[in-house]
Amino acid sequence: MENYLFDFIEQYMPLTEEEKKAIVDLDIIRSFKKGTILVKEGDIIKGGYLVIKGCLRSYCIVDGEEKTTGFYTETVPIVPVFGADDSRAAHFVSCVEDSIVTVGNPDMEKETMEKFPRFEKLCLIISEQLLEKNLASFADFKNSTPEQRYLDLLKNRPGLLQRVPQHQIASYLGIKPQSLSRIRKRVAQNGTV
Amino acid sequence: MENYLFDFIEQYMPLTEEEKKAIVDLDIIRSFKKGTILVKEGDIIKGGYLVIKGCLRSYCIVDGEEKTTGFYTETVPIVPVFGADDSRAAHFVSCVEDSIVTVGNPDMEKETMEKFPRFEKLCLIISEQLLEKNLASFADFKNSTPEQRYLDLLKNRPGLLQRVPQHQIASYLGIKPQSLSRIRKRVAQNGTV
DNA sequence: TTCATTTTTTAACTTAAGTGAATGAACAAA
DNA sequence: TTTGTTCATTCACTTAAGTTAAAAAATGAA
Repeated sequence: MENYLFDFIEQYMPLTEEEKKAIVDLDIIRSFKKGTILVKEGDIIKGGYLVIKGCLRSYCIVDGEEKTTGFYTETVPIVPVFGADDSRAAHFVSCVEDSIVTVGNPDMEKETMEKFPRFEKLCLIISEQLLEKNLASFADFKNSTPEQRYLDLLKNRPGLLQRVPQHQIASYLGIKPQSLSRIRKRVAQNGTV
Repeated sequence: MENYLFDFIEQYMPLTEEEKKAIVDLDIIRSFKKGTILVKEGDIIKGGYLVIKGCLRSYCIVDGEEKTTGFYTETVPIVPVFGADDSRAAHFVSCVEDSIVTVGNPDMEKETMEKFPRFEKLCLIISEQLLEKNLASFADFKNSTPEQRYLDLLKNRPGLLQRVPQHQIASYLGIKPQSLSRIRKRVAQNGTV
């Protein structure tokens, strides 16, 4: 099971056997049932999550409505926010499906960082990469219509629509469920897809 | 002049005199004329910028049109993307006004990191904080109308509208200049502001 | 299976952004 | 000063999303 985690990390830097062993010893892999809420808004952040199997969703609640801010799956493996030492979560995170994830923990992370200083560099690279990706997504979002956003999602994350309720996709795209339904109809008719 | 930089860094961690001296020795403060293009899309990233005085703007060009992705001023002091070792810029960066900025440099940064390992931690904290902020902005953007975005910008970055051409603000808000003009008229009439 | 709940679709209507075109204002260069 | 350019505003028209409401379909639990 830890192999998923090794593969992920080794995209950025090779791991020594000693490091791998240390990671296994951390015992950070957990299973959660569909619907489990991993993080509540305002919680002290416990570290990052990495999805090994399943799907997590981050969202916030505005005027009683859930606004989905992200979906995290095997192919989009990394997660919400690492967070400074005592920062608080801005979003909820819940399981869209039964999921297996690695779960961070601040003490453990600190300890590991001290033992393997290379991991700090690793976190920096990952964080910068996430930032860069997010800036790019934001720019794309600004400069496209809801329909284009839907088509992009279909292209870039095929399968997500099969796994996630449509109204959650809609709020992720920044539109109402009715509009998404309309868009799907339009797209189907025009054979744009 | 370096004091701006010290103040910025010391928001995150206190600096020793030795570190301060090392920073001064780096000699990384530069002035640029309004209109100067600091980064072109596709350039190898040279490191971060920090605005001491003036205003930078990041943008990309889609179908011949400039799409503004960010404004960086004294109050929003930090910048585009640090970038992995050989990553390339996704955006242009230019000076909206005559500006004084600190300019990174990869060799220098690497050297400084080695001499002062604490700086790696600093970069990690900054990067995570930027990521967090950006995730929050993105979520807000998704869940608000163009008019609300305009009002938010007016509230959160007063003065920006006086410093930057309106059509650049418009593309930053993800709308056309005509729409921004309409929104301003609407807002002025309804006394929403 | 049945019933209740959630999710998705459809429709009529309202609202606001996009488009294309024209005008006026501000600004810089010759 | 004149000229050309860029920028902001306005208008008429088109397009699509929001809103409200209702119905249909899918899902899950008793």
